[in-house]
Amino acid sequence: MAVTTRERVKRAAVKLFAAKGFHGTGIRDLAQEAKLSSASLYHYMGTKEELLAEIMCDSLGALLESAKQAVAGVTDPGQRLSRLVALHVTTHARQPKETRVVDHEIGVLSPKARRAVVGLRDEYERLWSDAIADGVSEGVFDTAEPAITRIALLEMCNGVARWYSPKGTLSLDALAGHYVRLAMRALGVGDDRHAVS
Amino acid sequence: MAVTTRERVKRAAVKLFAAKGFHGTGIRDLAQEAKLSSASLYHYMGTKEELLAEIMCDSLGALLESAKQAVAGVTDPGQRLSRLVALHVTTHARQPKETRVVDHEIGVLSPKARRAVVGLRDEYERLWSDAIADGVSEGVFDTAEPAITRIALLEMCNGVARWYSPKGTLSLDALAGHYVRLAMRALGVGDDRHAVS
DNA sequence: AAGAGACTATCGATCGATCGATCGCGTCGC
DNA sequence: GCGACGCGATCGATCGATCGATAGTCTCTT
Repeated sequence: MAVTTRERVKRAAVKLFAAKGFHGTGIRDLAQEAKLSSASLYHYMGTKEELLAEIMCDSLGALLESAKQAVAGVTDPGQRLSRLVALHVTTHARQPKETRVVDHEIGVLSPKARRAVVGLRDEYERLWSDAIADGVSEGVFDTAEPAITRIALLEMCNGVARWYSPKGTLSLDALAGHYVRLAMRALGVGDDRHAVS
Repeated sequence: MAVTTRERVKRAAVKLFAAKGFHGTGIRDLAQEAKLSSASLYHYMGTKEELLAEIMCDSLGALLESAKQAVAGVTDPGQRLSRLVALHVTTHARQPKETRVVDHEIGVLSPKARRAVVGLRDEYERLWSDAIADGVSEGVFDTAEPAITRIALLEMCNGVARWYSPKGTLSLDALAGHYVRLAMRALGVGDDRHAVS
């Protein structure tokens, strides 16, 4: 038994929240998926909403940490944004359920929990903003509306979680590479010198 | 009284489904928003799910018709896709609630209703596919993966519904123009000659 | 003109089902 | 015997949906 019961509960929640939504998932569904009674469930979680908040913070926090590592010490803005795009795409392709829950159920949270999640998301998006702003001021990127371009690119990459299947013909690396190319082009960078290295 | 009661019910549903989700919205919430008792509600709708399906078909059907008109007789693929992007963006900015419901609650529908909605969506996306395929075969567009590029662009444009506010400084036309430019660049088209005319 | 019948719109009351959450009790290992 | 772990039973609340009743309006009949 490599997984703790608590982990089993979280995975069950991620699966069901992603498939049926938070309000569409009952405590009893959760219990069945986690192979527990609905009463035992409460030994491993607070309320249903607290469980949702934990899942969101876990997922977003992990993405944020990975992103910080990916850009740490990288000075070239093009390279920095390329890494952010590649990481974002591969993460969304590998963990579509987690990211769907994060993107989809923020409105369910109480104001307090929402602030925590939104704070993490803002910190993550700041990495994108900085890379884009640096690229613009260095003359590498060309965009009239950096803020809108950032959101557009983020949304573009978010979509991966809604359709990507590992059974397709495209490898994760090829997928990420394609999105990096799309993003760089959108920022006015030519088709050379933006491979992730 | 310019609006029928039935229209009032639909608008209430769009507002609440977009804000709290289908499962997060109760019949009594709906009744209150529509200024009716929950019993009277059922004189203007079938089940709650049928109401959702109607809203989705209405919204998607209108978008599909507008899109068909926008590209009718337009032969240049770049121009065709530009018009599709502009229409998509302005529609999502003008009717964020409707599009949020469509994008967000498809999984709630029964298989039969879902087929109808997905059919409309596929027909709409076909317009994009055709424009992109034509552009590639004519050498106007440059993309290694047309299908992925199409999805990426669609998701990018969908995002508008999640953040655009008419109170911002950007006009609808400027917004649409920016997205058209992003899309054209992503397809390898230079910054000239892709204004919507 | 008067009334019968049909139809529309609206409601309070209520149905059985399910919701999230809790209680008390058993069963282990330490 | 004391926590951690587990479950059946059950709590009050709310869910989606339906019932029968009450007006109001229109049409048809006499």
